[in-house]
Amino acid sequence: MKTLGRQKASAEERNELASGETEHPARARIISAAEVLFAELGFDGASIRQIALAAKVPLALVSYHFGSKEGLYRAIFELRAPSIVEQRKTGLLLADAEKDPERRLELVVKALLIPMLKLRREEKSARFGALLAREVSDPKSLDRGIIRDMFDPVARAFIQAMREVLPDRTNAEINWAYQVMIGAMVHVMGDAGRIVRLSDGACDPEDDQQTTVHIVSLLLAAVRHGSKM
Amino acid sequence: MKTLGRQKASAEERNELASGETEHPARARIISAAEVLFAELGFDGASIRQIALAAKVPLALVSYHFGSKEGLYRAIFELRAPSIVEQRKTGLLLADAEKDPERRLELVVKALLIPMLKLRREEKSARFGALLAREVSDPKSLDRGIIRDMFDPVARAFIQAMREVLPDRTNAEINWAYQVMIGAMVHVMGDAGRIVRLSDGACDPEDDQQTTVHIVSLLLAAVRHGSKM
DNA sequence: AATATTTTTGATCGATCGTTCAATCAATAA
DNA sequence: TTATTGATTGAACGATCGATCAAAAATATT
Repeated sequence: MKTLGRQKASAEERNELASGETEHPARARIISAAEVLFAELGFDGASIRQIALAAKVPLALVSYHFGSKEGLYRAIFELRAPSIVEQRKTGLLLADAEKDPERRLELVVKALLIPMLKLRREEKSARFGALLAREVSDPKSLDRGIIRDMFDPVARAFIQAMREVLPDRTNAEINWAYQVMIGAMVHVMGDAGRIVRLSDGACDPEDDQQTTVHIVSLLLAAVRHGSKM
Repeated sequence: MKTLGRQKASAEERNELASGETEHPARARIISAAEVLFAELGFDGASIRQIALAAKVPLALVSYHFGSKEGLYRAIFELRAPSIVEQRKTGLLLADAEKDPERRLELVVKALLIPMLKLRREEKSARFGALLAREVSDPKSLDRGIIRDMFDPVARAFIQAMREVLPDRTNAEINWAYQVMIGAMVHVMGDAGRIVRLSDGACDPEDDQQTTVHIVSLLLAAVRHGSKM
């Protein structure tokens, strides 16, 4: 990192705030606008000028607060990711308390999927799902390391949990099952209209209720009955 | 389309060639270089200058042959997609000939997945899978319409085939099952290292043999046992 | 051989990119 | 009040972008 902007210092000084909600309005507006534009146009496709325009702040203010374009990009994930990770960990704990192996597997799968699938429902971070989907499926994300740093730990926890619930599966089977779940989930989160188009409206990713029911059911069946015969 | 370049005319005149293999070397080198760079950096991330440099042709030659950056992008899909679509259609025909419903469903699933999963094995179009994965998960692809024009027809054929093999499923169930398959497949095709990293080497997407076995098994289980209880 | 056509080349266009800087405004501390 | 710090603003930097042009080279046609 060559330029840190004001992100680190201001983060230390704003720690009196509960969850960064009432933080500096300009900063928040920039992040909010960037979240939408990065999700729709990608990291390279969205320009700082577009973001500044959408946030109604002068161009230079973006570099001032976040140091660089990648600093802004990273700040979005640092704002949104902890909530997702925390919900997943909580879900894993709830699954641990369940003794029946069938129900326990179901709770593990739901703990992985639901915190993400319900993102579309939340007004303020509706596009973070699409942004995260982009980052997961972007080869350049390996350099940035955002996914690795923020999501790999909880991912390994899920894989370990699956190993415990399905002790007769090989390492490869467990991991492939996990990746199938991630792939299906990311596909749904990042979709921008092809699903509803191809299904003639039968599938609507905006309908979290229906989407969650179907996806969980399908992926639970995959994990339960796949790979082992 | 404002600029057509030379793509349309040359395509009409080169129709004496079997499959565009021995076509103009410069044109082919540009497409080949563009395929790699678009896959790694995305449409906006890769520049025409990078592509021309990698193809060892002058910058202006790219615009001459393909008219525009998007023209070049589209030319890649027009070169690679027909082969995939044809293989899928053939696989569907083979499935149609199978009378046992269990085996038939398996053939349908394999017809969808294998033509794509084996892409990594083919030297010349090894990165097309990653490029296609990018296009599928890019919201801007709706404007380009490449997926819609080239892949939607065969996609609908698959959905119809699944409807026939699973007559007791609702429209939504069939379509969600299809999207789960697409999502998992695209995730594997576009992965650039996270799968092997998270699994500590237990999963290797480069190993088509093992990858296909696991993915087909998992997704077949999802389609067979998912959604209906 | 002479002509016409297609392909290649180097140079350059205007536009936009991310970033930087000095000046100004706002808020707080002295 | 004055001094100090942080936040904001407008302007500009060099670099790179996609696209275009006229001239040269290569190829095809007559």
